[in-house]
Amino acid sequence: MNAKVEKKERSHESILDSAARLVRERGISGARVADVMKGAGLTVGGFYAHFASKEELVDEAIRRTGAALREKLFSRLEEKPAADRAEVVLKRYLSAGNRDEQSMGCPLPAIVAEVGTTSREHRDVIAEQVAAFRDELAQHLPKKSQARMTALGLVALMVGGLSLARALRGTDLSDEVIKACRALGAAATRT
Amino acid sequence: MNAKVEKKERSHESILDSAARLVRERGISGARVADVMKGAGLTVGGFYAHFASKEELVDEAIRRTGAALREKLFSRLEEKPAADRAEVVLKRYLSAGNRDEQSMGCPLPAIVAEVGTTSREHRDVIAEQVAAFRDELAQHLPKKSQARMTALGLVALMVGGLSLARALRGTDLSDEVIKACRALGAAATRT
DNA sequence: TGTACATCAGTGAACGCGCGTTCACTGATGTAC
DNA sequence: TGTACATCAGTGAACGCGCGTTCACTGATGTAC
Repeated sequence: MNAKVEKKERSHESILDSAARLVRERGISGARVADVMKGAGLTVGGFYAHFASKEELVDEAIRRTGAALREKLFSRLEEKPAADRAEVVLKRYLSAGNRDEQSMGCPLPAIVAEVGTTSREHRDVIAEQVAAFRDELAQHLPKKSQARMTALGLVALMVGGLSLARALRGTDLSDEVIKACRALGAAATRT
Repeated sequence: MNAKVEKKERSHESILDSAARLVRERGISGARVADVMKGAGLTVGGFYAHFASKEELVDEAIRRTGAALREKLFSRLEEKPAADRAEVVLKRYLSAGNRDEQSMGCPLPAIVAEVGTTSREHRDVIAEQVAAFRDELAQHLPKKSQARMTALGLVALMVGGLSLARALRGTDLSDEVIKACRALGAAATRT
């Protein structure tokens, strides 16, 4: 059974990768099962041999995406002075790249609205991801009693800034939003 | 023709009111034409006598909602000391009420994601609304060259905070997000 | 004033399309003996 | 080693449902004379 099992595992990974890409590009409802399978080089009918439902797929894809993104955002920080690290993360997140390469960037802007309105199922995965982001960021803020609170505010600022920058892509306001959020956030990392 | 015309105008208003409510509650794609008409006490078939398309309806509904919301957010500010006014707006926006009474609150969290991904048509209306919000808020910040930039950052913070608070409604994190964004924003209104 | 006709807001069913999910089937891989 | 059978990942068509939009029709309101 070995070759068969390995092949299935490879398919499973491809489906998750494809889903992670599409959820970020088009949101939850925009990531159609048929398109996800097509992106994985498969056809729609095989999907339910891998996941019990679209909901399960999306939860798993969000978890993976979040972890991978944090790894990138917080990488090589030891090269920077400790006092600058939070700001470095902020600038990495609030960047034209994260705005434009939507399929490689943060999934939160694409999904929080849906979770706030119609897809309540995914709430707890979002909570996990936000909390993990906050905690990792808090470690790079001045050690104070409210470091985690400041970090949570920064997460909201980043998600809000990126959401607006993406919605306004192509207008002057889009770049201005990124700049404004960087400035506002940078001040908060130092107090 | 008077009674007839008046009746039609009343229906038109009802449809817009209903749409404004539903778009905020369920987002653009969640605000079904049939439901909008039902909310206005009418049936779906009559819709196209009032609007050329769902897109036109949504644009118009967003415009109205934004204007009405700003009026509420910036009302009676003359009762407060000038230095506190921006913070008052921040607290009015980042509140449990605006989070929970979604159908009466700010539409941006419910729609920016869709506009960033699948409903690009509405981009310019969003830009209008964001710019208007920024400009009105900037008037209540310390007069400095970057007052408008700070105001834009605060708008992103508010939208991000409300988006997350709504997505996480029912978890402890939801209240914490509101608190954290208020604190982060308040600091920025004074510098 | 009354009567015949015109208008048009609103109805309700239908159309075409796209979605998540199901299912009978295929064919390559693995197992039993 | 070879042969007959079992398994199961993946296919492709179909199902049921919901959506935006269209359209023939209704009936209350308005106009002409």
